[in-house]
Amino acid sequence: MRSRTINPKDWLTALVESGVRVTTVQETLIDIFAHSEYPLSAEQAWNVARQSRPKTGRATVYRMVEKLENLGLIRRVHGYQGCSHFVPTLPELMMLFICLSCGRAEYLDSQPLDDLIQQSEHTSGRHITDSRLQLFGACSDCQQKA
Amino acid sequence: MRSRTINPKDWLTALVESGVRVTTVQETLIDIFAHSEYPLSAEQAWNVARQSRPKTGRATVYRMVEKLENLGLIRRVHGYQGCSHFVPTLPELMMLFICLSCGRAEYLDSQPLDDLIQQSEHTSGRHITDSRLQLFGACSDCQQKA
DNA sequence: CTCCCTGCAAACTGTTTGCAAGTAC
DNA sequence: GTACTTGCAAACAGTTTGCAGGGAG
Repeated sequence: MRSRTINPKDWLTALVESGVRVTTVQETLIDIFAHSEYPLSAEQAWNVARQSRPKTGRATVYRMVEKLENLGLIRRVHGYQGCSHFVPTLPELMMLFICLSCGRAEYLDSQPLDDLIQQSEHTSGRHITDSRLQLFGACSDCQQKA
Repeated sequence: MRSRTINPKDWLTALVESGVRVTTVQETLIDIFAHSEYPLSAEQAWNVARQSRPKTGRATVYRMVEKLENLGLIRRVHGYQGCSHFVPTLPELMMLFICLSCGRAEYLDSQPLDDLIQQSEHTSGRHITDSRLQLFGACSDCQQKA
């Protein structure tokens, strides 16, 4: 596992380049997603946002989440009960581990998986354009406590 | 890829063993899920069910889907837009490929992935209890047409 | 100054729940 | 006959939409 290196400023840059206006809501939300250790739903992000910015509208958060997802800055987490939570996308990684005990998301090196997929493409005639692997279980911390 | 070998009778047996009563709705729904090539949502299954059994209630279908999922007979598919579709579970397989062009689900041998996961457990101290890998792209049929 | 973004409220969709009637056992 | 299942309708939660006012460029 590698450590997360999210730079909120890069996200703002990406937003600007996509042609949207930069506002305080956006900065708030980007900060929230970029710094959360846990996958967040739009609803949860809204609750967090209102702590520092009480008048934040719910719809605004949903709209922003959609925008961030379309730009590929955040990514949907497919958990046991639904898939409305998001984590920041790390450009070079894509394997995700979710601890069922503490809920934290960890990021794993995806290279072995990439190799596996590439191999499968060769033998099957399929063309793979996207993949998502998620692992569930107990992280090393929770594992020790148990 | 291996071919699918779902036996609706096994599902009925599993249901009986779980202590529920066998009714016609159940038989209808099991048939629908066991024979569909495509991932189905509860809503879709309901629509199909009403073709042969018009008075089928929507809630009944949702309840049955939940039951089948809890018994592990069907499994949630985590697609691009939401994860409310289900496919039959094949006992020995778990890798799923969804063709973005025709929507069909194909089942892949998961052994290489199992090995990968086991290796990762050893080196990380994590304990993995469940995994889901889904691949998206074009199946060999759609690939040729393009 | 113009147009995009925001907040609010209402609408909508997919899903769940409560209950009376029906049906398997 | 008893108790689980069903169908219906209402409730519910998460999400989307329409619109008037506000703020960025």
